[in-house]
Amino acid sequence: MAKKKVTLKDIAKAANVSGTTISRYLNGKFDYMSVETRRNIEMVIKELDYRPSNIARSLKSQKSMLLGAVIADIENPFSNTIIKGLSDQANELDYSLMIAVSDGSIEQEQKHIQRFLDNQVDGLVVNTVGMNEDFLVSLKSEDVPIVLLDKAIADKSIDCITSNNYSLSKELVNHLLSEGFKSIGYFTPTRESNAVQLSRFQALEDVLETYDEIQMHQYTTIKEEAEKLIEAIEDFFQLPEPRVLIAANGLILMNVLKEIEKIGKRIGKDYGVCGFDDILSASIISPGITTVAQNSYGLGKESGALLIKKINEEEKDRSVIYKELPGELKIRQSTKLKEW
Amino acid sequence: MAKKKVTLKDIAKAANVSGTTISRYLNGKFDYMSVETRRNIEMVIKELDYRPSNIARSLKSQKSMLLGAVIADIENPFSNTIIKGLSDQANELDYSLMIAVSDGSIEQEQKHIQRFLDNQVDGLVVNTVGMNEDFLVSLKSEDVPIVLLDKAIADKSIDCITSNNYSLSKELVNHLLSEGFKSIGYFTPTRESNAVQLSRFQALEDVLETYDEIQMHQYTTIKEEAEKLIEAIEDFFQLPEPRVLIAANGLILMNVLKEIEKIGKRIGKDYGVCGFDDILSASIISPGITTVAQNSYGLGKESGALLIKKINEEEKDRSVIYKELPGELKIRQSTKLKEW
DNA sequence: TTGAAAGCGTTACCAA
DNA sequence: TTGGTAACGCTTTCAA
Repeated sequence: MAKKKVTLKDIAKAANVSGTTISRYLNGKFDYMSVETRRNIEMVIKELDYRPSNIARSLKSQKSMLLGAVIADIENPFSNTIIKGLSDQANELDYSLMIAVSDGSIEQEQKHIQRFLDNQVDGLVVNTVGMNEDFLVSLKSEDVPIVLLDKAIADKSIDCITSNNYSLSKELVNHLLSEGFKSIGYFTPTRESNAVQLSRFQALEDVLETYDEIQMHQYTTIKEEAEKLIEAIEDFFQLPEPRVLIAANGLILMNVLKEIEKIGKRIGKDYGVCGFDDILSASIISPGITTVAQNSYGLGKESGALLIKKINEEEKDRSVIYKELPGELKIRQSTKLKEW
Repeated sequence: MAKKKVTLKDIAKAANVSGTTISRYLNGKFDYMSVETRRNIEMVIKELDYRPSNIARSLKSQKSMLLGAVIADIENPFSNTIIKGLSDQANELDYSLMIAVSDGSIEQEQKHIQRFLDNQVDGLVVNTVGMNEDFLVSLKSEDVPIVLLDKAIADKSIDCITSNNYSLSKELVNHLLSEGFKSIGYFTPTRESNAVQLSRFQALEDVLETYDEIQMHQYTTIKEEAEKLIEAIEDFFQLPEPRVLIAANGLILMNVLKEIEKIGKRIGKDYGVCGFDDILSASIISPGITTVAQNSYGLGKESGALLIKKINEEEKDRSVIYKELPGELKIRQSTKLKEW
């Protein structure tokens, strides 16, 4: 039943040439190969339905054509699109993709990276959960290229593709202020004292510095603790009106809205709301939620591209790349206070 | 800079034993190994920070500890959770996960499966795009276990983990009828003449057979053709009232709602709506969208589990497993005609 | 309790 | 233009 795996040797035998020649054929080195040999090999390979073993190739050549990607939060709708981008890019250049989910855990992140290394991936895309800088930096001594996706590390010593979070965040707050909101509730996930969250929050603070009369409260919640979220929401509704809620990512936005729905508060009446990540539903949920859209497909695609570029680069001592892909503020009804 | 990779040989040398012994240690064969040898090796490995190469192991042992998963539609919110389930299961049993996105294309599906095979994955989870039966069946001659996820093939000759689509769909229609809807618009993606869609549709037809007065229209759309979707929607609003729209999956539900929002028709007034896949936003979008919730995490987890079980099974000639995980009909305001 | 040697399926060097 | 051979890093059989 299980047809025995055809190997290079079988082809060599069947084609009456040496293994070396087959290998040359496989690697497209036709320069010094007679056309008939080439044709012949081509035939035999087709005949026997031969496919070279990547494992053997990798072992010998020390190149696996594998990319490893660690995703911090697969439940975030944002992650789908990132994976799509990564996958498209990998495909385009004939790489295969290994994916692991760290699910917010530093230990998992480390474990998965190690596993990827054990599998000899040619490069690593890490959407880090944060607080893992030392480990990430220590990876430099391995000779695997790394690209951080979305979240940079503080000292920016590793290449990173991210969004222009600071300016976007600033733009968002300015919009909110110009609409006339008097208080802001900022909902963030825990363990997110990372570059992205810091930039976003920093922007808020920088803008608000010149507005003494605006109150801002930060609420830290985790999905495992629904009660804390509810408490936070109750507290938020104590803030002076008109108040607006900012969700630090798409998942939080969804969860917060879900809870608020339950207590019957209405967007455009009791509060304004907006968030980061332009998840599909933001445009559908009535009355339309203002969001900061990141180019998440681009994040995936470009980090893949950069990684592969690094893999194939000669001199490894290039300067560090830190690139911000521009996002877009999508203003919708949920924050248009003046039109309520 | 790039620290040279430490190999088994290095450990052997440093520990003053043979490679064989190291290999024994690595594979936990301590039965006939002196405790001091063991301790010693343990030390040296820690010292040199050695990690065995999976590639070399795989080549020799013909087991890669790799699972390959082909996902049909990564943009469907459903896919996140599936990946999470797969990933959790793989982790639990020390497998690593390769993921490829076929994006609705049969050619891509085939290409990715081939690539996985080239990488010697120990097993395959295929969330097929459909219409690829011959190819999938032909894989039986390779000796790689396969589990289909979500979509079975017609002759059910390959193991499959899916949802109880038929009964769920039936339950849904019965609910709609009992509410008093008179016409139904069924929105499905193209190229989805697959088992899942067939079951769901079949259930509709089976139920409606006894209700002559109910009109049902099927609309086939693809995301690339927005105009067709708009046309379909216009047509839908010509159906007799009260009318209800059924979206065949979460993505379609979102897209349809988005378009309908634009033309100003209101749920609970102009139409009822429901869909398959209980995406998070269904519960948030006011007034709450009735959905058929699949256990998508379970689908991922269980197909991973089944696959690994098959991989490690002795006798390969077991009977085919076809398992339906129960989903749940989540009735929300969007179809509660009587309460409008 | 340990080791030598062959081999997994390739690639690359050197020779012919 | 082609082939022999060693090597990649590990496992396994057989022997000691």
